[in-house]
Amino acid sequence: MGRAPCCSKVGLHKGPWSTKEDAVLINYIQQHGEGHWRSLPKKAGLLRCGKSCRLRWMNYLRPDIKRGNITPDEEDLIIRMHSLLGNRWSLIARMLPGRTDNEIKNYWNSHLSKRVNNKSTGTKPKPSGNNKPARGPKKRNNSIGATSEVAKSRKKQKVKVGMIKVHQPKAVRVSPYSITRNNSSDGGPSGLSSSILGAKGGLSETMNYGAVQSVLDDDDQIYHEDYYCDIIEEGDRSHSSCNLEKIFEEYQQLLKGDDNVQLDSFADSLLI
DNA sequence: AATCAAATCAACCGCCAGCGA
DNA sequence: TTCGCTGGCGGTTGATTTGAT
Repeated sequence: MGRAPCCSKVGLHKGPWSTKEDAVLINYIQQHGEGHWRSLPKKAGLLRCGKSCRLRWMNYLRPDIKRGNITPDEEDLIIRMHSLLGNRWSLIARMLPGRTDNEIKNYWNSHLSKRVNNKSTGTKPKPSGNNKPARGPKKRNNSIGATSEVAKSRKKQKVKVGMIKVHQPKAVRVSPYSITRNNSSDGGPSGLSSSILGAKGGLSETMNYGAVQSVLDDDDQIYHEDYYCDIIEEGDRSHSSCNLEKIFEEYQQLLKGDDNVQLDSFADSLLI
């Protein structure tokens, strides 16, 4: 028996979201909270797959999404976290409030993977990303299916280059939130919505993400307490009581140093 | 000005773990 | 214990923009 599709795709819109659809989705979530993605499109009157709605909300419409260029600090954190965790974008994204896993993944693939690869091979990195003036926000044509023939023909000629695949062990799912799915009374099963919807959060304030709390230390270093629980539980259940402070201290020290060997061994200790 | 390659990033796809029945 | 549903995740695609020629 094949896997059931996430939703019936017949008659559903695909492709870029229109502003109208965005407005409908935002309006619905503001009223009812996140969650129940499968039934959401029907209830909200959207001709979209639930998954698509979730993705649009998570990656674009959430009020706490931080727009704009990745800062050098964020970039550094991404690189370090990637060296620790590999392609576990959702974990890395949790270290960067306002950034989405998709955004970080894209940024890694388009900027950092090449740069890191060039570093490791000794190739001189091409100027990119923050070395160049940022392209302004791209205006996407929101008309569904607006594919020019020119673009199509270009696509055929396009040869993928420079997409370095990073092979990491398949990410093991972690449970960032100790929640149950029927915990929807305050805004959805993820337990995120009320706090996220209310979050005006910049880095300077404490942001509550349900069970995950992001706080800043004196160095403006962001960390999530629950994140460490995840890693520890995943890597070594004997630590599941979350000796957080000790682990975090150790981690902070490692972050402040540039000793990749140390980082690697630290990563091993977490992941094995 | 036209064309092409490269870069960017929103969106899709399929897999999988967790949960409840 | 099993099974189906659901949400979440990482990989990938493809439309669009930008910069070089």
